[in-house]
Amino acid sequence: MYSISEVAEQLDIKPHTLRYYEREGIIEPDRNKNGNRYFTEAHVNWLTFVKKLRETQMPITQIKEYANLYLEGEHTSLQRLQLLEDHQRSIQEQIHNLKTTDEMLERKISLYKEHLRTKEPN
Amino acid sequence: MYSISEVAEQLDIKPHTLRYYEREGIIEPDRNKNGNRYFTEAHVNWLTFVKKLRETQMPITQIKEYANLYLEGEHTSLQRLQLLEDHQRSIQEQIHNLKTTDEMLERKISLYKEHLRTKEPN
DNA sequence: AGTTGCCTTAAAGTAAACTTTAACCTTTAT
DNA sequence: ATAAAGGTTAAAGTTTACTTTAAGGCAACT
Repeated sequence: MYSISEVAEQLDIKPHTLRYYEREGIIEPDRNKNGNRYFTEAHVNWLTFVKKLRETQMPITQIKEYANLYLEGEHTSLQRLQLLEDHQRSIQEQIHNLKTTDEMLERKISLYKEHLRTKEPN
Repeated sequence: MYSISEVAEQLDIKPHTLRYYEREGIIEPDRNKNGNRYFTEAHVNWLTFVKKLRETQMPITQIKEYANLYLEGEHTSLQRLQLLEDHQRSIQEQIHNLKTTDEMLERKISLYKEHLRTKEPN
């Protein structure tokens, strides 16, 4: 069981952001008698996954959708699978796009280097 | 020479966005006698490049920096090269990050599929 | 008892990159 | 000459994902 600040430090997410995620319905931590949030290992695993999804541009709304499906139980696994597959496709598009621009930059950089080699140096 | 709406259509960027880019100092189109913007082939090439940079997450401020260096002339080519190299590094990091998550998703997707195969179908 | 530190909530603020609105002017077609 | 199409500007609004502020509660050390 981890306190909000422990989880925040572990995952490098601010406590406020974790509360925001709760408001958004992305996570529902347990509470102790004082009303303080407590996170289990499972919560931390889920948040780690969420972080990965965010880092790869999945919008909060979609993450929430996935979370809701999970809470609805077993019978939503097909929909969850489809959500993940959609996101995987988005990731692969992103990779493709980045690679294309990487190549373009590579060419442009070569030209700059060539130019700097042949011009009189400063 | 293209009007703002022609360029907008060609590049799939709204006219307003082009004006916004101008305010930000990213582009300086020519003007005709009526004050209307006119874009040359060179302008379009530059905007195409800008679009690629934006699509790969280069912030407007950095693009502006590159544009300013270009306008300052020849003697800034080393700095421009460095800007491009920095961005290339950022792109490669993004690719790496995306690939990692892609693999994680691949594993998770397999588990879901396995699960759906073995459970009684709906 | 007081202060420090961490917690709570609700609500307002921020940053980036546009996007929309409002008010107006020109040119072209009818 | 009048309306439609498309241009102009400045300024306000939007979206997403937080982040900060305000106002306060609780517990533990000194």
